[in-house]
Amino acid sequence: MNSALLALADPTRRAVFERVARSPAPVGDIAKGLPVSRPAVSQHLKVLKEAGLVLDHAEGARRIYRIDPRGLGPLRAWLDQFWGAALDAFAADLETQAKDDEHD
Amino acid sequence: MNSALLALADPTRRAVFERVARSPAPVGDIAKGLPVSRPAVSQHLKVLKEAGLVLDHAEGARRIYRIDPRGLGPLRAWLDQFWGAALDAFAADLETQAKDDEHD
DNA sequence: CTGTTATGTAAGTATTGGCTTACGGTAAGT
DNA sequence: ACTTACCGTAAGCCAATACTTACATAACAG
Repeated sequence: MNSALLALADPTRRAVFERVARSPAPVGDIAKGLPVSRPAVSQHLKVLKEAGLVLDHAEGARRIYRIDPRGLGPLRAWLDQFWGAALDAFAADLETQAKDDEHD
Repeated sequence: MNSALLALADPTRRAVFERVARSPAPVGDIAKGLPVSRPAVSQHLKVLKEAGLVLDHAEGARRIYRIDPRGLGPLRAWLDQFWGAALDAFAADLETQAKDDEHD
């Protein structure tokens, strides 16, 4: 989860992930639509893979990368953990708002 | 959204956020439970604030930080954008699995 | 009014990290 | 076989950044 969050933080790497999420693709095709070199994309894919966000399989000389369905699960769960806290905070805001209104 | 993701990437800063999300607290109290200096926490809080993840208000000489309810919204929305893609990938896995089973 | 508490900011440092070029290795085409 | 295409990795470089100590400011207590 730490690694997933760290992986998605970089804009370029996030662009790589978004591209792969749209549809599986080889490294070269991914690098085509980005303003960085192919090795850079390869390094980003390595990080994404180690974070459990993408999967790869050989297909001839090319390597096809696709999204890893299990990758986003923990991240989403972690986020939802604070969703409740955020709602509580929002409720507290409404409380304060009501109190202030009383003073008018 | 970029800034939010970037802010939550750092482990220490994420710990600060989690602490604040649990319950509002002044800077000193937050720094108490962390292995870094108080100024470091202050800097982390600044980043979190600019990312729209926390709010602060003066309370005497102390500054109380709390979670910003609106902060996690865009992040969650962005994540859900790929939830569908992940499910599609999972369905594709099942397809492949079924095909393989036919060959047995 | 002075000392203490609580915090933000500046300056400086060291580490991390993303990028490029160069290279090596494997698979396909001729 | 030789060449071409596709890819991962190593080395090196430069920018970003997380951390520290030192300093300046505001509020409260005595």
